[in-house]
Amino acid sequence: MLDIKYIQENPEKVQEAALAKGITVSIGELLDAEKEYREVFTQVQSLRAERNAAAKSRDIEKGKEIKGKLEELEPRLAELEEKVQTLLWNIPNPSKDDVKVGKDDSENEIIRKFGEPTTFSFKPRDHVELGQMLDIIDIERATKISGSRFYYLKNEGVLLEQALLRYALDTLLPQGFIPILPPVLITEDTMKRLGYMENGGDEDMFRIEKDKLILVATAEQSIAPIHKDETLDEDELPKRYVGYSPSFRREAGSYGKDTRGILRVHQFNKVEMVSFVKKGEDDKEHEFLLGIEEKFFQELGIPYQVSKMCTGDLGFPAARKYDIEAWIPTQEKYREVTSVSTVTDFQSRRLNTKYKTKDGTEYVQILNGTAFSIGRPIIAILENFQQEDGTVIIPEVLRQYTGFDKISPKK
RNA sequence: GGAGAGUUGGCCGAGCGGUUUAUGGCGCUAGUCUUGAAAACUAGUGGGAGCAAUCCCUCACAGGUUCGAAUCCUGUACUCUCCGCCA
Repeated sequence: MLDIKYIQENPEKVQEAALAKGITVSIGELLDAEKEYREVFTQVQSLRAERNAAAKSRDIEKGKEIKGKLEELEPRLAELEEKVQTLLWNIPNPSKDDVKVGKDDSENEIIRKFGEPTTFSFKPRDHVELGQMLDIIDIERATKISGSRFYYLKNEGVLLEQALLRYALDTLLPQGFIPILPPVLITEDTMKRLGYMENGGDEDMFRIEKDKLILVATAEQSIAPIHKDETLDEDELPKRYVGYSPSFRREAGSYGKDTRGILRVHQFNKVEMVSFVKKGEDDKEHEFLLGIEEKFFQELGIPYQVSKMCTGDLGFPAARKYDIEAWIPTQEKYREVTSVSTVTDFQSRRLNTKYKTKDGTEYVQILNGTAFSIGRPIIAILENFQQEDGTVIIPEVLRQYTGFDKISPKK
């Protein structure tokens, strides 16, 4: 949600920013409705003052007369209020000035690369084949139980996932991140406040119809709203959380894409970072979180590139977003493994999360970024560190957590 | 899932149709006093509009009854207690 005052002062800017994201909004309609709302509000307010005075002096006749007038105006006021809010909530967060205007992911910019694509003296196997040989990934049986795009992770695969989790926590906790295991079911209201229901966003969510709950697509969705309706102390900020949770995605509209393997699945575990910072500090925090993500992949020794999303690929609430894309040898491509966004104060306005300042209160700025969305780093590790016989070497930084330095084929 | 009891300002807690403009206390903030602090005393302490006087909204949320609702009615959410089920 944007500040209505900002929209009144910069209508063209807001309109253009929405268009850059490929979203049509009706600023004119919003401003007209808001103006009429204020007019009706003034009338209603003075009628209420008269009514209160009449009630006080027990002037029953006058009271009845005013009541009739109010009964006409009040529904109109409620209608206008709802209209203003709906229009307001359908305006996406404008991107930051440094974000390139573009239509879709084909116009994203590659801003950095680390390492060189891995080369092999043999024909590398993909993660599906490796997963089977090592007996750590079982897609076939999962399909039998849950349908397509599910998998079992087994044996050393489980330990590898836990190792990534511990490695992330051991890096982040000393930096003050608060570890948290969040609920994975959230209310529709919460999801709406996060800005994921607008613009057809709810198509990608699993819903529990009977109980009107939604399965989170990322831990961000239950961590970012943790301070809903709260006013934090200025010196609590920056406040950083690192959460670990399953993430559920319907992947609607991705039929035929990435059907092989576990790159795109309906459920995966993810270690996620969420930061709450003071106004004006989100740019710095954005670079900080990206730096952490890069350090992880550098220490793992996985070649990657950093991609900066153009406006068309940003999504509704984000103002800027960077993805890290890891090299996947058998696809001969870089594929997304992390994503870090600033949503500025867009969500905190909807969530009513503020902090105290000397002069009053301000909305906090919220950022979220992936530490590890576990399936994908495992793919990257398996494929990049495989040997000719199918053995996979475990990156050095993870060995103290896995307790083994390689995974060998079972037969 | 069944039965019952609740939800009032940062917190505790009155109020049960019209002197409630939400009693009182605690906490917090400022002032007085003090060398400083404590104590005591005084004032302020939900949101919005306005330079201001002032006005409107606000007693979980949403409707309704009434000239008038924190107070009566209906629905929803949440909390607690007991029973059932259960990792």
